[in-house]
Order: sequence, then C-alpha cells, then structure tokens
Amino acid sequence: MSSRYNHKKVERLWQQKWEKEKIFQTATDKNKKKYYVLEMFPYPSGKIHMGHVRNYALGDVVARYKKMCGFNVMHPMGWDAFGLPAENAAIVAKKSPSEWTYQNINLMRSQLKSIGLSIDWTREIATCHPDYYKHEQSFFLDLLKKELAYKKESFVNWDPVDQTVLANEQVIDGKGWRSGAEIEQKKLSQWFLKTSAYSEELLNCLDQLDDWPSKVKIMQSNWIGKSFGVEINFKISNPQNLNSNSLNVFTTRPDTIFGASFCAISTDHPISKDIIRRDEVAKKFVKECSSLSPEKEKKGFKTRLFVEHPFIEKKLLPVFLANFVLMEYGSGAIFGCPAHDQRDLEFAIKYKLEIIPVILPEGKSKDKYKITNEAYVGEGNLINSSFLDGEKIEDAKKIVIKKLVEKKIGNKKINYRLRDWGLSRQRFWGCPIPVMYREDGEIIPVPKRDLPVKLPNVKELSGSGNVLEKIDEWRNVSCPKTGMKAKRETDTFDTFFESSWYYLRYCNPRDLNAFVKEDINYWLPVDQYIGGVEHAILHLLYSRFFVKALRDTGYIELDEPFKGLFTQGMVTHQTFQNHKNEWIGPDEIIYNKESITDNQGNKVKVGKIEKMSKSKKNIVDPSDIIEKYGADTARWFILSDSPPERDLEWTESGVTGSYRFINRVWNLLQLCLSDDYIENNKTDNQLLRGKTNDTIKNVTNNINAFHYNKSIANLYELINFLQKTISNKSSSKNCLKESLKNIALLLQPFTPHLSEEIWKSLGLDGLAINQLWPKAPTIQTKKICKIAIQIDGKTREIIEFDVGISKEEVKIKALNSKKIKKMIDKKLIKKIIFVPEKIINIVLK
RNA sequence: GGCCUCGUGGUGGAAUGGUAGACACAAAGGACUUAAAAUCCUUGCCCAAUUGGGAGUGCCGGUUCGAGUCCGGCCGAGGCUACCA
Repeated sequence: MSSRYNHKKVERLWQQKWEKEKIFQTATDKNKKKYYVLEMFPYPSGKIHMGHVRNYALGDVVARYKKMCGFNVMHPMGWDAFGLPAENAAIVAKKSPSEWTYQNINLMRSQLKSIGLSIDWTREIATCHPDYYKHEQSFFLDLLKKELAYKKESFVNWDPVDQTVLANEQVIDGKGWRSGAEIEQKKLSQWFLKTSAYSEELLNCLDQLDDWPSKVKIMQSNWIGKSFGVEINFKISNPQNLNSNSLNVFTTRPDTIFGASFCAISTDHPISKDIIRRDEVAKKFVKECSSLSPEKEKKGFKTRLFVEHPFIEKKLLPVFLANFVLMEYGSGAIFGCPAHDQRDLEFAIKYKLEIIPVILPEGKSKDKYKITNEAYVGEGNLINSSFLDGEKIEDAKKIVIKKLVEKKIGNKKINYRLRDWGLSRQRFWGCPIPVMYREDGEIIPVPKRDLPVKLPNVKELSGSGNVLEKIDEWRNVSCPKTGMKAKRETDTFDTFFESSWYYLRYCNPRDLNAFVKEDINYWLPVDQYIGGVEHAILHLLYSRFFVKALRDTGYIELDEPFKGLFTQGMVTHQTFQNHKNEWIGPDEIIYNKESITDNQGNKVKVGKIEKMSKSKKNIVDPSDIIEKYGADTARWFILSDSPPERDLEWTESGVTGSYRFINRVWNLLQLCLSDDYIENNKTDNQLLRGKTNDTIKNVTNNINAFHYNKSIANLYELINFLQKTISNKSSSKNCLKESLKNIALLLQPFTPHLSEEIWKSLGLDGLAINQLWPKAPTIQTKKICKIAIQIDGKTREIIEFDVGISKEEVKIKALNSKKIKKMIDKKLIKKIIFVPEKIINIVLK
C-alpha cells in the first residue's frame, strides 16, 4: 500500500530546492527584526564528526524556528583554517598546508550540506585566506599604535629536537609529544595584547550577559580573578650591592602582619636576579626550580637579606627565594604568615621558622591555642597583634591599611589574575605578524598600504623549525621609510586571533573594508551563540576583549559580541577492547544473544562510555549514518534523548528508534491520505484538536527554553495520539489533515526534509520553512480534568471532573466516594486543601 | 585544595512545592506470517493475585496539609581551576 519513505531521494530534493530558491540567503533589512544564530566554526581537520552534527543541529533548530517566527535570520558558516594540525599533516603528506586545508574544507562543506542545515553559504569565510587575515593585520597595527599590543620576553616550551615551540598540551610529562625530547623553557621576545587593560570591564560586563550560562560567567570571573589587597613596602635592612633597598609585597591579609615570620620572593624577581649574579649557590637553586619536573614540594633558599617589620621595632624577617612564589602575580613577593596560610605553614615547618597565631577562633582560649600542622583560615579575633588585638579580621584590615598609608609604606591595591595575551607562535601556518626588524634594531610596523603580508607559497614543509625563517626572499625586505635592510617577523598569530572576530566579518564577508558599520550595527550582537564548554574561557574571553579593543580603535560600536550563549555537551560512545587489549570501533562489534564479540568471534571487553575520539576508536562517522538512515534520523536522534547541555550517548539502537519514528510518521500520513480512511460515526474532533493545540504550546515553550528533548517527547505524544485516532477512526479526515499540517510545521526545525515532504503531500502551497510558526488558539479545548483525591497527602483515588469545577463540588464527590469514606472511617477531618484542577487533600486529625 | 554541576526504573531521561517515572531505548510475552523482517498489542518494584495494599527519587534530619523539588549535615560521581599570597 504505502511506498517506503526514501530518505535519500527526499533529502536531496529538498536541499536542492532550498538552495535553488535561496531560502537561507539573507540581507540587512531594517524593516525586519533580525536574529543572528551562530555555532562555533569548525577547524577543517578532515571530516565532520558527531560533535559537529550535534552543534549544528542545535543551531539549526534555533535558526529555522526563529525564521518561522518572522525574524530575519542570519546563520552563516566558515572555517577556522589556520593551525598546527595542517602543518603536521602537511609534513606527513608532503603537501602544502594550504592544499591540505582547502581539500578538507571542500569535503566538510559537502558533508555539512548533507545535514540539511539552513546556512547562508554566500557568507562563507576561511580565516587562512589573505582577504580575511589582511584585516586582522590592520587591527594589530592599530592596537600597536594604541599601545594595546607590545613586545616582551617570555618563556615558551622549546623542543630542542624538532627545533620548535610547543603548546602546553603538546608537552606530555615534560617531553615533546612527537620527538619525545626533554622540553626546555626558552625565553623569547614575543608579542602580547594588553587584555589586562580590560580586566575590570571584562568582569563588570559579565553582569549584563543574562543569557549566558552562569557556569561560564563564574569560570570567566574566576579567571579574571579580582582580589582586593594591599601593597606593603618592607625596608631591606642590609641592601648591600642591591639595586633596590625595599621589597614590595602584595597581600590580601594585611591583618595578619603581626604573624609574619619571613618574606619570600619569586626566583624570577629582580632582587633574585641581583642575588644570583653574585651567589653561585643561589644560582644553582634557581636553576633547579626552573626544571619542569612537577614538584609539589615547597623549596626555599635563605638569602642573607633581612627586611624590617613595619610595626615591630627591631624585628627582622629573613628573605627567601621560593619556588612557590609566582612572578606573574602581585609583585612576585610575599610575606609569610604560617599560622594562617597552609603554604606558608608548610614552608615554615620545613625551615624552622616562627609560627605566631594572630587570629583566635571563637570559643578558643588564647593560652591553649596552638597551630600544629594545619593553618587556621577562618573567622576570629586578633591576638598577639599590638594595636589590633581584639579586632575582627575586616576591621583589623582597615586599621592596618590606614597605618600603612600614614607611614607611607603601603597602599590599597586591586590585583587581577588575568594576564596579557601572548600572541606569537613560532609557526608557519598562521597569520604573519605585520612588522619588520630593521638592521639598526628598530621595530618597524608594515605600512597599511602594504598589507596583507601574505604567507609565501611553499610546496612542502620540513619537520623542524619555522619554515618562514628559512625563506630569505620572503624574509628579507627593506624599511619603507629609510630603505635600510630589514627582516620580517617570522612568528605568526595565535589562531585565537582569527576566531576572535570572525562573527563580525560574516556581516560583510566580501567587502574591501573589514566592516560596514550599517550592517554590523544591524546584525550584532550575535543573538544565540552555540558551542562546546571547552571554549568557556579562552575563545569567549578573547572575543569579548577583541570587541572592546576594536571599539576603542574606532572600528565598531559594540560592547559585547554574544548576547546569548549555549554550551552543549559532548557526544559519547561505549568503548571496546579486543582480546589483545587494543581499542576497537563500534563497526567491528557483533552483538550476539549472550555475548559481544569482534568480527573474528573473539570476546570483547566493554569499557567506559567516553567522548568519541580517534584514540579510543569509539567513533561513529556521521556520513555513514546519513547514508544509511538519512539526515533527519541523525538530527532527530541527536536532539531527542538528552538535554542539549548534557553529554549524549550515541547508540545504534537509539538511531534505529529514530529511523522507525520517521517512517512511522510517513506511514501515518499515507494512511490518513488514503481513500480507505473512513471515519466512524462516533467521531470527536475536539480530542485530536485539543491534543494538537497542547502540543503546539508545549513544543514552542520547550524550544524557547532549549529543552529540545522535551519538544521531541511532546511530538511523540501527539504522533502516538494521532496513531490511535487513526486506528479507531475517531476523527474526521479533515481534522487529521489539520493536525498533520501542524505536525509538518512543528517538525520543521528538527526534521526539515520530512516536514517539507508532509507539507507537499498534504497538497499545501509553498514550502514549510516559509510558513509562520503555528499558534495554539486561546480558546479552551479541554473539557475534562483529573483530580487526585488525597488523604494526608497520599493519593487514594483519581476522579474526573469538568474543567473549572469548584472546591465544594469536588469535596462532596470525594467524601461520597466509597473508598474515601472507608478510609476516613470515624476519624475527624482537620482541614481540606484544594488546588483547582489538580488535587484535593483531606487532612485528618 | 578552591569553585561549579549532578545523584530518580535495566538505560537515556520527565515532573511552576501538588497524581513520581511523561517520552524514548532495551527486555519479556503475544498477534500477523510457513518462517523471518517490518508493524501492532500487552507487561514492567514487593505482597495479595480480580478489586486492593505497601515500599520507593544516594544517606540522615528539618520546614510543610503535601518534598525528587526548599533548608542543614553526610556520602558518592563528574567538570573546571590550581602553590594567585
């Protein structure tokens, strides 16, 4: 009777139709309300993985739904195309990184298209294209002028075998991931962006981001790490041969100053450098500390220096070099109060330093109070602290600060953990940094008229070092002002630089200028941004910084790039190991009745459910799924079970379940359209209508709340109801069609191809995607409600009533029920609580 | 160590303080079929075995007519971050 649903044919057809009719191409239209949907753009690593499918399916629901709600929707796509994997692959495959990248882009584009996404492909960008990166070279020059970009010395992970710099994640147990060589900390002069100049604004603006997960906001806020404290200048009592005669220390606990028993400075501190110049033992100690081995032990080196206690006359504190003091935070020096800081306590015990308790916890007696091996960090009152005795911590802080200021040896200070963004990468496949070094040592920015500084064409990459350093014809230039000899910067930008502004470029991807104000002002901010939590800090923080920096250099008028953010969970899969303990993939597994084996019949060990990864081989290729079951099935499954923010376990049975659903809907449609359908004489159209309207309401609410799994549950309910209605023939044909029409519309964001197919089969005009989102009529369609009769909060019976029934009527009926009567027996009724249309609770004495 | 999130059937998961387990997956039984696939129906903790009754949302306690939901304490899992003074 029914021809089988041919997903391949159907999906191809509608994808072509959408493309031909340019359904998803958008332009600035000030008469229409805009909505900008964006998923984090992919790195063109080879082919699409399930994580991409989930990310883009989620975004596609938003995009299609908003379009149907009448918004002018922009939903673009591009490629985060610079990066290390291209270089590595190029070395292996003996290709150029560019060739490898563009090949991947072409494959992945066609894969994305097969998912049926509502993308405006005319806006596509690839960040490795000079027309893209020339603009960021220009931004950089402006940031340089504004002193938001600067150069300083900084450490990098250096692989001495591959002659290359490694990212932190490429250093495994202190060794290079490819060469296995012991990694060194090498100091290089590198470019930085002054993100720290925006610490306060980046922190404050988090409050405005109402549509961000609070988790991400907390992570960013912790990362920025604002703390209120004091800088204290300790006078060095014996500063012989030193460049300075005081030691500047940052603390958030000035109240514990009377408990101070030592000072410690970072091994990178200027005073430390002064010392090691003359002291071989100190030098040896510093060298030990800089080795990468992950030592948790606190180590110090006692210098001959002493500082004077600011409030206790003649009290001198020894100064240590210490491996646990960071140069990057505060002033790179601390005073240690062992009694109330665990780190200081461990250090004090090791080097036999004084431990003076100065905070007394409530209820403890001063005489018996002793600190042994656990520092006390809680509330309390000051003791052993001269003019602070008896004060509470917060009051003591105020008093100390006042005294320090009076004595001109200290000041309030706000500190941020956020550090400046190190931009330089000693890599080939990135955007060249547009500066040159003149032979007289001057750093010369490349004039804007000479942009872009293009990467040279290379046929293949060698295994070590940065190729740019070896290409003399590219590297050797002359100064545009003086004509003197100069050499180009061979470092390239961190690829986070490209991803910090791509969402702006989508507005005018082909314009000769970086931005067209009118379009930026119309489209930005991004209304809904969707991606993985792994970018919660770096990418999102850099992007926020970038927008502010571009605003302050006059490019745009925007404070925050992303109005709404949604972070989706990972796609996971069961892992398997064969009898040799090798990981094997799901496609090599055979499920038998009693056991699971590999395709040679050997028993398989079933492992944990983990994120899909090549190393564990627990990967399912989206292309295979789409080929076998269709894009709608893949989308439906990926959206159906788990809430989008949680991890999703990919299961074969779940996919076949979704496939069954698609076919079931199709079969119902055929049944309903067939001439065999004749309604019986007891039809009640109101029931199906009511259910349909409820579904419209629920699906809509759940889409708005990002609860797609619940929207899908609502649709299942309606389909189940429709199926019963059809088999009972209890509704008119027109009413069935009416319901199916709504189903087509409600399915559009989830299974767009099936949606169009239903729409067409019902003989309706146009495309489903071009219709308005359905609205449930406000009239009451439900007539009956079920009210639970409870005794002492326990449900004893459920009785049906008309909607709007009064407490009195329910009470009479409830008390007359045989069962309830029996349960009440001779007990007295204390009170009766009534919740309209839900519950009546009879409370007994 | 710090911060955050989460503990509900065999599984994924539903439940504005108001009928716990919607919806789906898996399983078992059945119908159709020579058979299989596909499809459809039923079942789903314990005791009574038809009607009922009881336990029950990690553990202990509290607030409430009523707690998976709110409060306090404990246990467990996961994530992020980490010598940040």
